[in-house]
Amino acid sequence: MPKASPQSNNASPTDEPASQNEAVQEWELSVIETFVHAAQLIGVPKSVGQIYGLLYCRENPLPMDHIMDALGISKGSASMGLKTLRQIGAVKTVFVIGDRRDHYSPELRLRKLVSGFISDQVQPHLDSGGERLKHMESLLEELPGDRRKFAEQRIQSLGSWHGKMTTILPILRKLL
Amino acid sequence: MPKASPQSNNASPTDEPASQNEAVQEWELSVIETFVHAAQLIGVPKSVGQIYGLLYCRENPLPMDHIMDALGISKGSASMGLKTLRQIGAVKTVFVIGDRRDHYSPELRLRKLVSGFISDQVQPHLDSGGERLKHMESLLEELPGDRRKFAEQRIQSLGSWHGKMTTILPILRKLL
DNA sequence: AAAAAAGTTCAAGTTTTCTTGAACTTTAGG
DNA sequence: CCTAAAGTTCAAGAAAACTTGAACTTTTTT
Repeated sequence: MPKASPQSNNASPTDEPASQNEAVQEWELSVIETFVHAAQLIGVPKSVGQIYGLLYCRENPLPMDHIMDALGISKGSASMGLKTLRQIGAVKTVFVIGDRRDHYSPELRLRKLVSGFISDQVQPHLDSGGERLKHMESLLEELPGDRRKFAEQRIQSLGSWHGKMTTILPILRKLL
Repeated sequence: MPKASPQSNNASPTDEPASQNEAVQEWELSVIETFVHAAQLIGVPKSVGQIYGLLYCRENPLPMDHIMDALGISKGSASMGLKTLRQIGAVKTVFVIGDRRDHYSPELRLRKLVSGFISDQVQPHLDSGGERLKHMESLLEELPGDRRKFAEQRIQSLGSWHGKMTTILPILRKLL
């Protein structure tokens, strides 16, 4: 049992509170838990949800070592989690004078979060789907006439789904 | 190597085509692959995507054993995959006269698919999130005054996200 | 009723994904 | 420059998720 996990401990104020004394409060635990659930829903690692959740609860930007200590996660996890969060635009780096460490603050605008997630995780799938559609159409040429009509219908229907998703995403980005 | 998987074989027409001779054609492979990707995006098992993809390509409802043979998956996987698909309303059971087996046909309307997925996989998360929000509000009472104001702000913001998602989902269900 | 077909369930095995820790790179100060 | 702090990377280990296969339940046929 190397370190108490914020998910499982009871947040008593004197629980070996990590190097910088960044004990996690009970309401924060609850927020973090919420983001861990959300992370699982959208298919990103738990640690990413934890990190974002922690930052969301803090008024000031935190450096990576505070995050590691508060959540009891490794340097590697923290680094990769922050990388993911930066990639989707869910955190930004803040420079603090007189401190070499990068500090991180969360993006608080839902629209930005959704937008970043869509560009990074959804759009690529839609694009590769478009490629596959073209490929399918080329394969249709070689089909016997009777089965071909049916296959054409289905692939056309797939195409219309693709189109709908393509129009919906930009709307979603603005709607939130 | 028990059976050739539709994902990895080259679909040559005489590849040990399964008991009922339900060889999977090349365009079908491509469609199935598309649904497997989609499945991964929305966080359901690969086999679920495979099964739906196969049904999507066939004009007539298929019984479970055809599905197993065509995809080279086990009875257990097929049964559980179909269960999931029924649950989200992505397939329906069709009774064929003179055949004891259940046959399955795919739901083809995007709106129904999205709607079923949302009710089954997203709504529960939103609901439990609502619960956690209430819990957080109760925890706030016990906070020292200075930190409390900030915590209240954040939790209120979380609440507004929750509200936005709650209003967006029904819109999405209709928009597609 | 017995037997067989269809379908479900679940423990065990497999595969995939996430986390860790140590080595490595980079940057800042002395 | 040299040293140390900060951060990244990645191979190996741990954990989670999926699949399998066999036992079990239900339903139908003889």
